[in-house]
Amino acid sequence: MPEGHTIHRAARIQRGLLAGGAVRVDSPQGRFAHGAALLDGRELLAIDAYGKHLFYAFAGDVWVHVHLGLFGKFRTGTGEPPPPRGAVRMRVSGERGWMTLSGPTACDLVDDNERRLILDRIGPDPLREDARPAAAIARIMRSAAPIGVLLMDQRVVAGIGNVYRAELLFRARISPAAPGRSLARAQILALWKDARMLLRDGEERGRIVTTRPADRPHPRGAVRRGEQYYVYHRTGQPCRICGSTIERAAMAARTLYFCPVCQSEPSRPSSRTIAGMRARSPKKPRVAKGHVTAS
DNA sequence: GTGGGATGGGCAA
DNA sequence: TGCCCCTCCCACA
Repeated sequence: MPEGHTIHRAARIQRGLLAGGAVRVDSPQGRFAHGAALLDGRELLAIDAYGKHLFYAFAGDVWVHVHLGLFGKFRTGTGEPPPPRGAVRMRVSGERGWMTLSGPTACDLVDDNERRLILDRIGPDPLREDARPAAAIARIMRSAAPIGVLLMDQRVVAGIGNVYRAELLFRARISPAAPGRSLARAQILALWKDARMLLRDGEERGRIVTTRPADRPHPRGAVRRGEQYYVYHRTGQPCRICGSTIERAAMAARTLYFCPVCQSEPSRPSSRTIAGMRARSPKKPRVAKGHVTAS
């Protein structure tokens, strides 16, 4: 499930298994054979995540840049690696454990310059302690593009994907079609803080959960399947807050999910955001208009 | 068994 | 905007 939380979690786990010693590197599938041959036996110094990008720093100023894309997947374990399952692009094993990578969009050797170019392309990452949201907030406040597009744009904010986009906007009761510049600074800052909190939670759990316990049918114990989201993948089901039917639409070439009532307006923050939203009479959803098309 | 969709993104047009 | 990449998994037969 490659959104930012997946990548940071992978970095943390693999750091524990592999960083700080010489490693064996190979490419059972063969498509990274050249890079693997160059790196095999070198020391793996560090593993760092930025948004959805991962960098493996090897001795000798060489990095491996990995981006999982939609299909990419890591497997990890302690001890000796098992026989590869499926097409394994890169396999790294060390004294303590191993990891395999399959189906990535990117798995490339890069030098320091190329690494910097990649990092310069992406916006601040809410999961990084050194992240500074000011530029992202300013950019959103200047933009006529819908906030549902801006949140997915990795140049604006790095690490948010289609699940977090939908869930963040629902939690903030903001219409995905609201232009960035229609939002108040405080609203955008609140989105950033909520993103950081949800991403951290996802990084720790290894799973995205955005519903508050009180909004789940079973508030206690483990979060059950089907209760972890407010709107994502819930087309046709009742909104957990107001009971309206969740809708889907296409935005930024991806499927967007939203509640047409709770998220009916761009809306400045007000008491209705916190309290009276259930009392409001259902309005016509003001989405669409060129950017969102009902489906 | 099989086909479609999926948490992304780069690229051509 | 739409296509491609390229892998896994689930719903459906």
